[in-house]
Amino acid sequence: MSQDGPIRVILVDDHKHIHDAVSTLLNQQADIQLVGQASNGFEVVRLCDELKPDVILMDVVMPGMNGVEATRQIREKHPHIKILVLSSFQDDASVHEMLANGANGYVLKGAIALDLADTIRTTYQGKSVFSNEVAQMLLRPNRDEQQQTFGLTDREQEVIKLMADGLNNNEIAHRLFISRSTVKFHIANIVQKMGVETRAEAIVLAAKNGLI
Amino acid sequence: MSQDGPIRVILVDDHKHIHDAVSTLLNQQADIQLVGQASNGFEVVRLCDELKPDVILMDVVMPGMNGVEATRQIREKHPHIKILVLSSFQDDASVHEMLANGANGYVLKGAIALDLADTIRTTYQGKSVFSNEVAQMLLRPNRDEQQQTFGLTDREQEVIKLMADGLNNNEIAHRLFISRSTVKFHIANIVQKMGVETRAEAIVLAAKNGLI
DNA sequence: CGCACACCTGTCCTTGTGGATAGGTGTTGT
DNA sequence: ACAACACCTATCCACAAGGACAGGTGTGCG
Repeated sequence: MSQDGPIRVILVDDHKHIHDAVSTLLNQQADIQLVGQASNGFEVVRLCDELKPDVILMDVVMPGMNGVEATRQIREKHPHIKILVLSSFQDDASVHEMLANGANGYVLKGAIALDLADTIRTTYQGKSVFSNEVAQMLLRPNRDEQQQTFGLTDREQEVIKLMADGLNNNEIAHRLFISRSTVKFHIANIVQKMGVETRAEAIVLAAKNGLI
Repeated sequence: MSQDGPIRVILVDDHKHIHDAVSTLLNQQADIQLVGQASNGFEVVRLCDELKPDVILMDVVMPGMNGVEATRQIREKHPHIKILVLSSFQDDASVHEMLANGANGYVLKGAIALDLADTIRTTYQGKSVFSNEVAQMLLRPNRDEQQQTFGLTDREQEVIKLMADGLNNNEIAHRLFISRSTVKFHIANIVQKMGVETRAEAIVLAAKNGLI
């Protein structure tokens, strides 16, 4: 892992200005060498066999084979190559998909100007680097979904929690000091507001959305 | 975010040899300055007010105030200070706890020798850095819990999934080409195996454990 | 005041569920 | 061959839930 020669890097991106910017940045670094460039997944997979890079800077969205599939194939054939994702924007789906397929880091292009070289070195050393926005996303999986209340009123939320505890209508009624009729009324509203057909579905939806 | 002066760093650790090692490493770096050292949480909280560091290298396990509480307090009073956790070992609980309290990165001490300077620079630039072991842990949250099947047989798992879709016993029976009686039999077994009282509770438990 | 809305209650009737009980068939491993 | 286990089926009955009405009360707002 210690550097004998320079860190060999391949850049994969289908935008010329990214190539120019990265070249300029990395050419100033003695310990990092940009050994190849590709503009889609097919090219980089082929280049890996040929150039044996240490680190790949990979875009996600590209014509032909995209970054996800390219990452998967490279990870399979060359497990030692570090793959650092350069994404144009915060794309929830691609973050998880790229990392699940073996990417070692995920930084937003907006941040690369600052110091891409350090990021490459850190990744090369076996650490994972994420732009803070990306790290936040990883640390709070589905924080948005947890806020889903489906427009349920306070009382309705109390009722669905008791439903989830397995109480039947009578038990809920006693617990809340209301009549069985009222409980049924609330449940009917809950089911309707949640857009489901039965109380069972409402419970599952609520559970999946952290409402319970 | 661009460096006018050097990156000002405080080290917090209760082991002298870590202090020595970090000092040695960082003294070689022109752009990083070790401006203070502390050996517990109380000291670093006080030092932060006084020294206004850019980055804190924080141990987790310390006498007196531990790293978690120190991180929380510093994050609250000085939101701009980056906190990089240096952990002696992979401690599942502390990873999540430290990050939840605002740590910006989490690296294992075994890896710092390689290049702590790059890690500090990368963190300073607003990215999150994690040792790969730690990143793996973040990417697979509660893999164990998802394996919870409560000893349900294949058929029982099919049944509970249909229950969760809101199907009643008759519909489940039709869907699985079995009788209503059999469905009731399976549900009774499911409820019993899951250690709950009602089908509603079984559904919630299943939903919470990713069984559905 | 009048409206909206959360909240509460009742009745009637059909259908579904819970629980107990008592079996049968087919596969797998000792 | 026998046991263990998954899987399937049936019957009986009390009770719960669902759906459709048709209301009443209290609070906040324009």
